[in-house]
Amino acid sequence: MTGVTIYDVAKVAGVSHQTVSRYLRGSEHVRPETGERVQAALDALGYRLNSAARYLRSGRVNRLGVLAHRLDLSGPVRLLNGLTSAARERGYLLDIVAVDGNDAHDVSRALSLILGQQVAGVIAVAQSTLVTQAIAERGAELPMVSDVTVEGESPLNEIAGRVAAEHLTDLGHTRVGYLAGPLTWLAARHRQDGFAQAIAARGGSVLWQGEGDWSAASAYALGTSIPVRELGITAIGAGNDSMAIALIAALARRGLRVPDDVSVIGTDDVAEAQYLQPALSTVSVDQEGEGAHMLDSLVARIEGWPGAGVPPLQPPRLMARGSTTTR
Amino acid sequence: MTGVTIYDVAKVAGVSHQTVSRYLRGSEHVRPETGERVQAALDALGYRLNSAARYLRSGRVNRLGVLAHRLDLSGPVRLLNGLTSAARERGYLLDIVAVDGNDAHDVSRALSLILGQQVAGVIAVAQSTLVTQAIAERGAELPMVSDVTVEGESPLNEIAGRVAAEHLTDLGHTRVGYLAGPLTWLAARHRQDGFAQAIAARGGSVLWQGEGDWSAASAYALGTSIPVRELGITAIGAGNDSMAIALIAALARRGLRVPDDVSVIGTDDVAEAQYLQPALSTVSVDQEGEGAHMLDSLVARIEGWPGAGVPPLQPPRLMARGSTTTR
DNA sequence: GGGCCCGATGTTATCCATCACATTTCGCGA
DNA sequence: TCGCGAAATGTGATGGATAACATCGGGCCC
Repeated sequence: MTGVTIYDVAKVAGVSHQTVSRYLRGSEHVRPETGERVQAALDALGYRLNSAARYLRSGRVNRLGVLAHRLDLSGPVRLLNGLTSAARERGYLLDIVAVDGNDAHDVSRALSLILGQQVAGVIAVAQSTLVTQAIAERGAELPMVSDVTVEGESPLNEIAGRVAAEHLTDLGHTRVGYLAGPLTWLAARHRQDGFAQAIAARGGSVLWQGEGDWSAASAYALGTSIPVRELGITAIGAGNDSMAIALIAALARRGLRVPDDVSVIGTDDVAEAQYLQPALSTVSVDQEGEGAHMLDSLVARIEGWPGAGVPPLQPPRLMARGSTTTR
Repeated sequence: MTGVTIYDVAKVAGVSHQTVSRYLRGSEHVRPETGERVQAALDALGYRLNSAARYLRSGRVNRLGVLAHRLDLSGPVRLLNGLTSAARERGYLLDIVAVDGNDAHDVSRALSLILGQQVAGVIAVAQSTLVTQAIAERGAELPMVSDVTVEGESPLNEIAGRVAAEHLTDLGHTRVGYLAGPLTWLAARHRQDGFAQAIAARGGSVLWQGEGDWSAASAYALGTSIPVRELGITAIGAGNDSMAIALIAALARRGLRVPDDVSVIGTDDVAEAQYLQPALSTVSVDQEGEGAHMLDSLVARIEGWPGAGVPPLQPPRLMARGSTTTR
């Protein structure tokens, strides 16, 4: 509360407050030399816009609400990172609220908290179905986005699953396993579905499936009990890189070498993947880009422009490294 | 803009708008049965508080600005994660703005953006000195925090560096190297200083020092040229785990085995550290706790309570694993 | 030179919740 | 039953910006 208002500025500049307001909004109807005087007064007084007052009258805001779940995971974090950069470029601020995506009541409260804050739209970083549902239910109140589906194509994550699977079949693996993320997450389901479909389409079979919680710890626990030898499994896919890393550790603990005995492929392509031992084969998913895309499409909806101008998403790409090899 | 105001609610409940306002603020001076009628009207109309109007009149906000830099790194992200959880508990929202911490002008603009948004305080997640400086310069305008220093003690990160160093000397290493993060970051400098001081205090010497940018890629590049054999270095510390991981890979590439030829210890204790091969020895740093602590102390300052009630920070703890061994 | 028109600028009302103060209601003792 | 003080409730003004409308001043045309 510096307390400097447009009236103070107006007095110093020798104009009316309305002229100051017009200048601030970049209106055409201000003579250049008048603008200069206003700007000088603005600087001299250290004026700062009171966006609350602006909103109260005009209903315009440059704030977007974000429901964030599990910011301890690389996926949501990378998405968020993409969101913040894109938001900055478009002149928006993000209002972040942490939610427990497994608690419908908490999601609803968080949403209320955001909606009481005058935001122009809402984005869900936590793409668990609970959050998606909550958004869908109250989506009428404000523009909201919760997932990206490239027009007419499969979801990005489905493609990522497929790319991983095809890499394995290309290497000759037909008896495979898959360690998915929590299936309450859209991303986990899509990746799993894409993987399973591609394996089936190429005549292989997914002989084992597990459901982790994205964490390395969960993958390690599950990894110790995968019936690799019993079922003759030669390759395993994982829903994200953290799980792939711990999976490899769990297999190693059991005397199963990667990739000699079992190939393992992750998903995400975290920055460290190529420096691991063995270097982790994985599918890079452009989550920063996805975040930028979500933000752009939301802003497009808010500001009423077509929305086709958003940059194309980088498709999932195979990063073949040391943790996978021919059968 | 649902458009429901307290006047609408008041009409339905058969009271004055002021009574509704009092009820919303939890005032004592409302009879229970009146309160019920108001609540019923609130629900019936789907009223939502207009925080802009509230701010305009009362000057109160429950929003905090956050300057976020490098959200692609685990450190800042974990801090942010701690901030969001703590903020939620205290009833605050975080207004996040991405900044380029290497560009003073950009930091200043971001700060202006935040300050134009009616926030109760500002937190810098990007602890590069540029950001710290910008905050210090304009800190008079609003409560701001940019770093945590435990009263009367060394900074947490200095302790972390010391813990890593002492682990190495305990194992008999006296000729060591250190790969620091970018020294424009307080955290990087503290960790490096703590490490160097502890090594010196125990009669060892830091024969090589490098400065990475926190990224695995930078560490790999530097790792290929460390004169390990020439200088007789037997152990190397790294400013964070990402760099430690890539450092191990770079050494392996040169035929130097970890830990047999060289011990390597990281800092942070990322979730995957224990599942790597070799499992990464590191120093766990409670960055979530640090975030919670920063938020608490800021909120304490804002709300005017003593601030001593904040939970104690978990001190850095040695996680001795497979990447370090006796000389 | 007069009238018209348009761009630049000024004036007043308004957005919605809170503050400060005014008024009514209630409970209880005399 | 009345009066009093405290609690409950109501009334009007206010915060800082924008919207809508009014006015002023020139340039241009005839």
